[in-house]
Amino acid sequence: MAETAHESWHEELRARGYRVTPQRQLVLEAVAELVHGTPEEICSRVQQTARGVNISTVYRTLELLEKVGMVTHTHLGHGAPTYHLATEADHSHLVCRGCGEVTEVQPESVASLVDRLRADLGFETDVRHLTVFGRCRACQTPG
Amino acid sequence: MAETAHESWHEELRARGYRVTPQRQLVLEAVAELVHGTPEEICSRVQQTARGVNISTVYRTLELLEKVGMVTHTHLGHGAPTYHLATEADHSHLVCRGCGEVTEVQPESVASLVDRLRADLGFETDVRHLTVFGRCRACQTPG
DNA sequence: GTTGGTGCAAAATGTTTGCACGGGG
DNA sequence: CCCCGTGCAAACATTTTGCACCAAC
Repeated sequence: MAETAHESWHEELRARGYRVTPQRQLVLEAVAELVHGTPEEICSRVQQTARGVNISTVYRTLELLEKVGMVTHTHLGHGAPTYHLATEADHSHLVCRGCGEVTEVQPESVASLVDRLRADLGFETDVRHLTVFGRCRACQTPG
Repeated sequence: MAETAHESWHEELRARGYRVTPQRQLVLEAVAELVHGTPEEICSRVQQTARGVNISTVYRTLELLEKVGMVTHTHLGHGAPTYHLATEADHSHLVCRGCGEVTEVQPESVASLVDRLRADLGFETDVRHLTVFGRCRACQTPG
């Protein structure tokens, strides 16, 4: 985790006229490590390394990183959204109302929906943002 | 609209040990009339008839009506959820990120997804809560 | 008459904004 | 050295909660 790799995203930001700052690096690392982190959680994570970082900076940074296509978000429940690295493989989410469990499903599971909406309506689905609520097998109300 | 019908839902509530109050009637009527109302909008609507009704009563009432299965909610955007009558026909929603348009789609459009999740995972989808984000035909970025 | 429901105000939660300072380029 | 990005505090938006009073039954 948090390897320097090539830091090619530095150029990505610079090319768009944005600056590379320690806060932005830390937020991006936290998004990667938490996998499904809320802004609050990301902020806490970042503050383990750099205490001074403010929650409003986290919000502004997430907005920026999403704008340049480095992260995405979805809504897994009632409250705060959760953030992903955009480089993670595409997937959608299932959320069980019974036990609260969150399951990642591969694009093939939702491909029929995506195809149908594209064919019928010309609608291009954002599968990364797609969250399906319902009840998992274990939580079916019997009878 | 707001016909008295048989008010059979009165018994529905009573049978569960809840009371029938003017506020609950008004909130239910407002949900029906607004079709996609947020709690705030529902409250405003209710207050056109009865000024004193408080927003917290609206929240508590919506929670109750949802618990007894008379209304459902979904999330059409960033902010507040929107409420429907449960007696309305099942449908899901598409939200276009380009123009913001909200489209209702019939269950058949999402049936393949529902079937797939049930067959593969035993997951029972709540189609009424399902909202798909993406871009409508008119808002595809060309090229 | 009981007890659940309501109005009100305050707190809790989640997010945005204005502003002055400091660091990145 | 310029000006974008940050910290901070306050505003904002949405939802929840504590409590005394009132109304449904």
